[in-house]
Formats: sequence, C-alpha cells, structure tokens
Amino acid sequence: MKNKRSLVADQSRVSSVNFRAALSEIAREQSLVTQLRAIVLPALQSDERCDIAAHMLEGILDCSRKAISQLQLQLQLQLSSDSPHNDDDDHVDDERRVRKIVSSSDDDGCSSKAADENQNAKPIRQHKRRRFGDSVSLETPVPHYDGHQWRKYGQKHINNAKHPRSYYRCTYRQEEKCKATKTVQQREELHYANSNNGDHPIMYTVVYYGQHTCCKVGPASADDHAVVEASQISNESHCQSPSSSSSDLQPAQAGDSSQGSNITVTCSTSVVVEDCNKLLDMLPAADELTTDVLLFDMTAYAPLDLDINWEMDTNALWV
DNA sequence: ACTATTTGACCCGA
DNA sequence: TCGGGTCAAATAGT
Repeated sequence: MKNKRSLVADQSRVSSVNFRAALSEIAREQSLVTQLRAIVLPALQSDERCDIAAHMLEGILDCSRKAISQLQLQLQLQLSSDSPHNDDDDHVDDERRVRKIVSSSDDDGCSSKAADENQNAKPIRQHKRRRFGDSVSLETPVPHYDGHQWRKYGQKHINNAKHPRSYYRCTYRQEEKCKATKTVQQREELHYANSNNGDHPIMYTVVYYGQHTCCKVGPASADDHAVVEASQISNESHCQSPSSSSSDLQPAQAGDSSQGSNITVTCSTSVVVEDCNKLLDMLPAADELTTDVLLFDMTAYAPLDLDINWEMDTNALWV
C-alpha cells in the first residue's frame, strides 16, 4: 500500500501532465490564431472591419497568454510545493541586504568624519540580483513584439558571446511598480529551415524575469501607438542595419538595442510554439522547473512582421 | 526641456 | 576573483 507521500507525488505527476496537455492545446491555439491573423489582417487592410478583427484576434491571443501564464503559475506552485526547500528567496535576499547595510555602517570605527563622508558620499547601491527561477526564455526574430513597453537600462558584453546582452525593464516600473525585466541577446549565426532564400533571420534570445504588474499592454491602451522601424523587421534591412551580424558592433548599435529603443510600443505578443512537444519537453525539466522555452514559428510571423506596409497599417489601427 | 539610451562604475553571487 | 546584473551620470534625440 502506498504511503501518503507517494500518493501525493502521484497526484502531482498527474496534474502536471494535465497542465502540460492544456498548455499544449493553448499553444496550438495561439499558433493557429497568429497564422490566421497573418492571413486575415493584410486582406482587410482597406476594410474598416480590420480594426475590429485586429482587436478580436488580439483578444483571443491575450486570453491564451493569460491562460498560459495561469497554468504555468499553477505548475510552478505545484512543483515548488513539492520541493523541500520552498524558501522565500525575496525575504532571504532582503535580510542579506539589511545585514549588509548594517555591517557597512557599523564597521567604521571612526565616526564623525566617516559619518560626514557618508553624508557626502553617494548612497550605497543595493543591487538585488534576479532569481533565475522566474525566468521565461524564448527565441524570436522580433524580440520587442511582446506587448509591453520596455526601457533599456544596460548593456553588457557577455563572455564567449559574440553579441552583447541588453537589459530592459518595464517602462512603468516607477509609476506602477512593475518589476518585469528582460534581457535580449542576439544569437550566434544559425541557419533555419524556414528561412527564405537562405537569407535567415537574425534570431534573438529573450529572457523575461518577473511578472508584469502594470496593465499597459500594447494595443489595449488608447494612447499607445506602434512605431516599428523597418530595419527591425525586414530581412533585407537586417543586412543593411548596423545591428546585423557584425561582430565588432559599437555598443550603441549592438544587437537589437538601438533598434529596440525605437519601438514605442510593440505589437502584442504572439507566443507561437513551433512544436508543442518542444514546449512540453522544456516545461518540467528536472533542473529548470520554472523555465520554459517557447519557439517562435517563423512562418506565422512572416506575413505579419516582415511586411513593412503591415506595420504602417497597425500604426494607424491603434491610434 | 524632457525623455530615452549609452556606458563606465558599482555591487553581489558563484 | 570574475562574470554578469544594475545604477546613474553623461549624452543623444525630439
């Protein structure tokens, strides 16, 4: 007879499988809707219903996104509740910070002079390092098409990486205390089967950290508008763009960063999974339980994101 | 003038 | 000590 613990473990596995199945279906739905959008919207360009159709399709994708994030959250909660160390890392982190601050202010044996200096000195910067457990990574040719506004706050050259990594945080970090951040890094040259004429798109690895607590999402907000530089999205422009495959990029032009900064608002995200099984394979991976990798379907993107005219139309749409 | 980006310095975990 | 994430002053763009 099974003991209580193993029963719980069994139940956990079963619902984990259910979550994966649900995620699979939603991912498939997203893929289909995105492809449908790519067909329908260009066809309705001069039609007044285009606006409505765009919003409806966006609504569907938004529902899927929320469903996915809910499922992922549940899955994470379940998996973390199974794991023996379920510490509140934030709390631990904060404690460390407090200790650090206290010790740094205590250890100056000499006093008033030091105190004066402290007053004049720059405030102690406390960097709270992110936790990788919260990350979601994906690969995409359009790293800024995620429905949120981001502000770049840093760029670093990463060891053994050809391209620098750019760091973004939510534009509404201050107003809405949104703690979402992401990093964008151009991938090494890779050849993709889907590419046309052998002119493969530049792919970026985007890693998201934290949840958006702001509610300013792409097309949903009235004063948002989409401005997407052609060089960001067209294959030809990739060749002309300074951000192309050059290995000695100027920092200001490196990777996507300067391009990305020109995107006032990205189109709402399309989390398209090329192969649902890949997503599922990544989901409860033993050592990275909370990290998902979503692979973007280039064929679904192509008509939508690589078409400059379409970008202009979306601009008009969301004003 | 205001906002966004760049970039060197700082900080912290491994 | 090193690598990488963040800060914040300087700079660029509008």
